[in-house]
Amino acid sequence: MTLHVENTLTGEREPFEPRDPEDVLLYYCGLTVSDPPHLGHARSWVHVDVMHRWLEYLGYGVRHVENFTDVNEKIVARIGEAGGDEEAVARSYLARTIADMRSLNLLRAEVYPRVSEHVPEIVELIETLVEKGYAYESEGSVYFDVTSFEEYGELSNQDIDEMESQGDPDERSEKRHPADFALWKAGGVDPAAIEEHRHDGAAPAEEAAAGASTWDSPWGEGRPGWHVECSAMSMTHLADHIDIHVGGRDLVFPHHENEIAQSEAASGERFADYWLHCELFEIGDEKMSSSLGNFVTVEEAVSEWGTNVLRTFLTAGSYNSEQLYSEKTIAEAGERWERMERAHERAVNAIDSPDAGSKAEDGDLREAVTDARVAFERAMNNDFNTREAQSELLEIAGAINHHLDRTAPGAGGSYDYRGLREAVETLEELGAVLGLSFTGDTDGRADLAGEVVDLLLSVREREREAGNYDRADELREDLEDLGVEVQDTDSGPSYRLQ
RNA sequence: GCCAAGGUGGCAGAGUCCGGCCUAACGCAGCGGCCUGCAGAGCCGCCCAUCGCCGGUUCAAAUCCGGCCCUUGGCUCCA
Repeated sequence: MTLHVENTLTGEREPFEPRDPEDVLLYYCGLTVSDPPHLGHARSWVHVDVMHRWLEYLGYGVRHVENFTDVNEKIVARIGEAGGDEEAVARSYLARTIADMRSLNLLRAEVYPRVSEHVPEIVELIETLVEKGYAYESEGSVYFDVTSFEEYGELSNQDIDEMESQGDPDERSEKRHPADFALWKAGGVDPAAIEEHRHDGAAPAEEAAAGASTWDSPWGEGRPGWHVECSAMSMTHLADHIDIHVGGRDLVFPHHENEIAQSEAASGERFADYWLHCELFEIGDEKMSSSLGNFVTVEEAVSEWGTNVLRTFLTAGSYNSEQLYSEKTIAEAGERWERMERAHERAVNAIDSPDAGSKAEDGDLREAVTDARVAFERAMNNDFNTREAQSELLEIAGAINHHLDRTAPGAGGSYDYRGLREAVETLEELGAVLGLSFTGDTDGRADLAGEVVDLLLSVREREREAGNYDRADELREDLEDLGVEVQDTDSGPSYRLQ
């Protein structure tokens, strides 16, 4: 069973055949650092991260590059709010973005290139396009001539004559064809262009525009267009021809279409073999997006739900299906995560119990674990079906619980320690593919706080033995208020930190 | 208008590529029972789906083909 992916370019699910298995080249269109990242960004990040992890699970070597757009009118519009010029604003949001990414337990990409550091490469790419006749200069700006590139529209199946024109009205008069797009924009930033993105409290548009960065170029002073950056950075850090290009569904047209045009026109090679697109969050009846302002920031979400719950939630649908965001759907993900986590903890406790070492075997348990791994692999190979993969983790949890309940100690049964160990290891290993961590933040036993909780529990046990249930319940409730969830089990009380 | 993706139980969400182990997964919610001093967690069982509509192909269709209705996204900054 090999990995199959849904390729936007062909519209079909195809077997994944990288050019070099040791060196799978993966580029992800990152975000513009002009706002705090929101859950929608997190959803894409997490799915790309899972793709990366799954490719490694399959034995591929992965080179993962993800850019940041730090030159953009929206950033300029924040001047006065988060910094004195474009560079400072971008730096401050960038720092925040990196921190958010860390909090989501994402594997690090090989490099996170920024536009501001790649202007020479961008200029060079544009020069090549001009030389080859795919681009033309007009009033100090440079535009890509879409009619010169035969395959234009192949990704999104658009016909350039049917399209509405791109760019603002001033720009249109400089262009030969309304669908031509800017590679280089003459001069600085037009105050009018940032007005629509301005927040209250930001510097006045005129003043902000003065803080925009500009660079010298063969066509005079100006700024790079939006689409070229990804071509230039992907080609610089990976290769002219890469394996996988991932991005949000909303970028298919025009951004990815334009990337293909620029890159392939310049290099004469196929730019990317597999185009994968992450679908968006639906909130109420519309998509979640920076521009609509209907988002939850990553920072808020992580602090409210925690990384594991969030990742369980974000992988609760396929990357290429829309997903509903609501308090309820996220709470359900929380229930699923807790079910996995509790089963994991129960199993670990059983393995560590004093009478460990019996030779008992539970065929059902062992079979359930092996079956789950097979099904998990099948699900992931089927275009990264994370929801189905997740359900296999829950199957393991169910098998653990079933086994533990059937073979309660003292009731004549004995645990299948080896089977349990396998269940635990499988849960941890496959969970890691989804970026879930069972061994992180719930174990408070080793430190002083843990010892104090143990002490309180033993006090409560004495009260229970003496029949003082009121006092025992009071202790349990007080602990609960502190976030310590107490559970009485056959083998004594146990607790979890919430 | 043009392009794309969808419409599956109370919710959420797989399955559709390659028709039959789908009388439709996993989870949540609901209902019984077990366990428990109680609670929680857990276990066992149950309830809820003629898979948008109509027609076709087939021994067999949620899955393939045709038509229709509806929703969302893109065509302007957006993961």
